[in-house]
Amino acid sequence: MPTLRQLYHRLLDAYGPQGWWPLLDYAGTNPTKTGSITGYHCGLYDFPRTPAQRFEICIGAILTQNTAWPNVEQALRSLAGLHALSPDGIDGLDDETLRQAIRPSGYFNAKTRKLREFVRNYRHWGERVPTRRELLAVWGVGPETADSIRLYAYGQVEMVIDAYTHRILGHLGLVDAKASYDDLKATCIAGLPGDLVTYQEFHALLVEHAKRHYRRRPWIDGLFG
DNA sequence: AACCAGGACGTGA
DNA sequence: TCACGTCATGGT
Repeated sequence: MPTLRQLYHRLLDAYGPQGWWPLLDYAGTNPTKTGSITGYHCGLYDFPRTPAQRFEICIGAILTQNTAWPNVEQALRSLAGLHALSPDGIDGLDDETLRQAIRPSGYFNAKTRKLREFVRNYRHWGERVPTRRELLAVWGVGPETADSIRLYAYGQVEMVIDAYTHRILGHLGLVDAKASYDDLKATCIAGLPGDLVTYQEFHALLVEHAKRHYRRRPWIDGLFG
């Protein structure tokens, strides 16, 4: 059974720096990893560089709830096309327009409300970094979304856990199968260096690894598929 | 053509 | 607490 540190370095060796969070446009920068979007800022950890990028990460974190990223990207591009990838821009859209814009990302009724609720609070926070508690108090923001926003939009050292983390660490025997979100978070914090780069890369690397090898039934597919 | 995706909320044990 | 149903589109 590998340690978390070993797992992290194996993933880093295998896939290289991931440069999360993915943004629609890196105009003026040099993305080194190409994907369905412009690219990832691999090896650069001073993102977001603008308030617009910060807001885009927040919106992406909400839209990607239980949703494949290409779908989210379509919704983000749709919003950008309406000049609505900003608090004022979203407020300027009526519900029906907003709903249609984010339609490709699924759950569009719930997500329309989630975006409205988030924007209101985002305004209220102003320049201040929201606490985890403040984020969790927003309707539609749960543990993973709150931690993603803090880690990637605000550059806070906040461990992010997701379904892939559950699956991979559970499969490796590093956590119990019925471990809670907070259980996993505590385990990961205890087993890894507590710096921003490690936190940002660890989660991104797990997602990359899971996309390649940990679909929902990897061993079933492997044995019987 | 089922099956799944970078969850969160509401409800009833 | 906790297990379970619900929400919805697009890719494979």
